[in-house]
Amino acid sequence: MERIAGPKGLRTAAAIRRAGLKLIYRHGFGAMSLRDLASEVGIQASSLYNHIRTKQDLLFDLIREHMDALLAQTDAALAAVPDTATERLRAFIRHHIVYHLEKKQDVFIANFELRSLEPQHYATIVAMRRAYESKLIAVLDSGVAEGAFDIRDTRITAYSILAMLTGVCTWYKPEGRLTKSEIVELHTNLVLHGCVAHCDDARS
Amino acid sequence: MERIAGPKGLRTAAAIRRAGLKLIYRHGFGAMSLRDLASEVGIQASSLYNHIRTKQDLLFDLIREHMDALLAQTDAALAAVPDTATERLRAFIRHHIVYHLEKKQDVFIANFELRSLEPQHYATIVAMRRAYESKLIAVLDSGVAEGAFDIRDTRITAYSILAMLTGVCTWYKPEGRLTKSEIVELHTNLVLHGCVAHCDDARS
DNA sequence: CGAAAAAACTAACGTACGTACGTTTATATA
DNA sequence: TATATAAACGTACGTACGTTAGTTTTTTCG
Repeated sequence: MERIAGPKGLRTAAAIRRAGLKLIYRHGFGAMSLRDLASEVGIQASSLYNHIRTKQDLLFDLIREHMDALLAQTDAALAAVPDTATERLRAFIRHHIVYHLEKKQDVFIANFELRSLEPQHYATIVAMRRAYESKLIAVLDSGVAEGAFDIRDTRITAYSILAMLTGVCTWYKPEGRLTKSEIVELHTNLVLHGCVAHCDDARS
Repeated sequence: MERIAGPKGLRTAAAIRRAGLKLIYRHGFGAMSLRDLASEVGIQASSLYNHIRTKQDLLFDLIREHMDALLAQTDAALAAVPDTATERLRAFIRHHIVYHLEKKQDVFIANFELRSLEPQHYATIVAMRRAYESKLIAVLDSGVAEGAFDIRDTRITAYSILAMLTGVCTWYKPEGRLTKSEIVELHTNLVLHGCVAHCDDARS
């Protein structure tokens, strides 16, 4: 009779992931020692190896699971709105910001610890990033096709939008002045109507 | 007879800084060993200590020098254009992109290795970042004051603009499809006129 | 040139790293 | 209850780390 993992083990495995995110976010992957990680979980360093194959695999799993969730939830968010480019773009912006604010640590690690991945792991994650970017590019392209958007270069524009939205992670504090909804609304306006210019006939 | 640093020493010190930027950019501060660094320079690890006090001080110096240069050159760029908010904003965007593309490594390190700084070093650098952000906020505020810009929240807008512009560093390749001038122009339009919307009367 | 200082070298320090090993404890099913 | 196995433990491995000390070479300058 086979047993995959007992309930205690599942809890520990989850705790390792949570602690890993926290420590990698705080100190960087290279600077996180497995002894620190184990201590955060409350076990010995060697016991980690009942749950992870190597330190490198832990990093890869954390990032891959994050990208899987991001891709799936993005599809869900886009499927839930009317099939017009503007509505889909609004949904994308809303989803991107909300997801990124809720998973600050995951996002940071997935963006800035890629260099710590071994080549084949790196390639896998970069492909998933490309897939995510393509979803936004597709929204922009469809908007151009239906005449709703005027975009010179949808790829670069998509990169810029993503950079702007992801930037929220660097300053957002839950106890801050703005609610998540206000931040979403503010950035939707920045994307749709520009950051600074008067433009009365286009403002919603 | 006192000697501060001979020409050979100056050359080595500069080489250490250059190699440090390269290796920290590539592998992260924690993952860069001083033996790697020395080997890149072509000396022994212990010889580094003729030029740096500690590894931590090297990181701090690299970031501080970068921030000094950024702040000074920003002032120069803003002083060189007519004193209208729109012109100053265009100058800021142009300068920010050009500087960031030329100093990709410095920028990356100054943005993402802050966590590797000891507390008082960290505080010093964060204060310099604040000063930089304040320069853009001041431009936006003056634009609002003179009626040129319509901005609900100049601080958040400044953060968003900076995130968008800095994002260029993540995808720019010198041999790529777009020239730096084209990238500057493209992003100036994104900031001034929005990323997607039709807005005929505001387009330049 | 010769003195002095800068800057390189070799060797070693103590510490901490990721990981492997063999063993023990806890627990879920047959 | 017996058994299989997950999951913890403690110890040790070989390596690499940042840094210091002492010595030798190179460069500068009166």
